[in-house]
Amino acid sequence: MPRVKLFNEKEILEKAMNLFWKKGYYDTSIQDLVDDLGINRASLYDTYGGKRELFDKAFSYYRINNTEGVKKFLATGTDVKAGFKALFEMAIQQAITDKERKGCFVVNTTIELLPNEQGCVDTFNENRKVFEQMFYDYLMQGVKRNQLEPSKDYLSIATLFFTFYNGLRVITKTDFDPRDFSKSVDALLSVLD
Amino acid sequence: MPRVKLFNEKEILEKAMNLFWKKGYYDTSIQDLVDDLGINRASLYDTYGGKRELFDKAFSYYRINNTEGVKKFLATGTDVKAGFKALFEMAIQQAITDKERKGCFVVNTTIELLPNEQGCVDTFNENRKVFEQMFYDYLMQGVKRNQLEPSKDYLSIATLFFTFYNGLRVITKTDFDPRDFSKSVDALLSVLD
DNA sequence: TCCAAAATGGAATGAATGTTCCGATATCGT
DNA sequence: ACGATATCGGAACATTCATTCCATTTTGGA
Repeated sequence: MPRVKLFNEKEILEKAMNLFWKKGYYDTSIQDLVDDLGINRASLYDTYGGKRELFDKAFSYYRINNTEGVKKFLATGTDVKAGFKALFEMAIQQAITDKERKGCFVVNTTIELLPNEQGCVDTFNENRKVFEQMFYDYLMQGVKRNQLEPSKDYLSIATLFFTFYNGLRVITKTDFDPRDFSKSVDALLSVLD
Repeated sequence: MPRVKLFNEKEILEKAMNLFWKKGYYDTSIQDLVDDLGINRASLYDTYGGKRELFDKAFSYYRINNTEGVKKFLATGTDVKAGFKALFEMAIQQAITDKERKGCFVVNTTIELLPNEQGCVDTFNENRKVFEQMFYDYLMQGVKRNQLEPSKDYLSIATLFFTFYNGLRVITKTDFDPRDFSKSVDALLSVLD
């Protein structure tokens, strides 16, 4: 049997994810990756295929974690409105905590690769669908529990929340006052009253 | 006296704007620009300075037009709620009309250049400030005209609307059903009721 | 008409890009 | 202990990148 890999494949993938997340696809060079990941050029190509393949793997890895994270987050709360409040506050808090202000990898990639790379448009459509469905399901739980009045158009509210969420991820890359956005979240959540 | 320029400087700047807008900064090469603008390499450097300088000029040009466009748009309407409805609908309609799905140049650039190019963060902050102020002024007009109730936190609503606007500009780069977003706009505007 | 000056076309530059290749090294099962 | 084999380090590759340079062309005023 041959020599064993000297690095943890998933650990390095996570590093690659963070670098692509921070710098984007085009502005990240193989040299940047070699320097940052601490593995050899050849190992990178042997293990992950190439720049684009590595990016795709890193992006998938992010999407899975991100989706699961939000899903679990919504599953914990009991009050639906408080749940959304917490979700949006988390996004704000994340932006402050992350010194690199990377934002959301999905949003970043949507902007960077579309419209020129139509090959990945399906991924983004699916991502949106999954999130809107999560939001909708969560809202309907609120209706079932009599926390929300049943007569509203919750599909549209799910779309609204997801759109707002995306906007948050853009603006929190700039300098911003978290209190302003906390209050705008409150204003948004008043659609549930 | 020397030979006169054979091209219209502003006309070419507009072409450069559209290319950078579509492809972003990093993925647009000087070669792409030379091919697309139809002018000589040397003329490009003589007239605009270089890639980054040309980008900055193109970006400024966009920002001026964009800001003025929205300002004029809001100035035309009489009913405030209808004005915002029309503004958001315009963004949706623009996304459908634009076969290239370029989105918003400011949003695209925010995502692409931050956080790595902190030198331009001031521009984005100012852009947000200008837009939120426009939205706020417009909302206050509605209060003055008794179209909106005076007790709401309209600063936060201005932030909310701008955030949603940014989100729209992200999501409309993917495939989307305009009717879904029209309805989500309606849901959003219910915060004014 | 002729000259100074700006614009032009295209070659040239050097650095950076993604990718491949190869000799050396290290490891596991026998 | 040994050999098969995957990893590793680093050179090598062709291509593309932004930028510069220069000889040529074109122009307006003297």
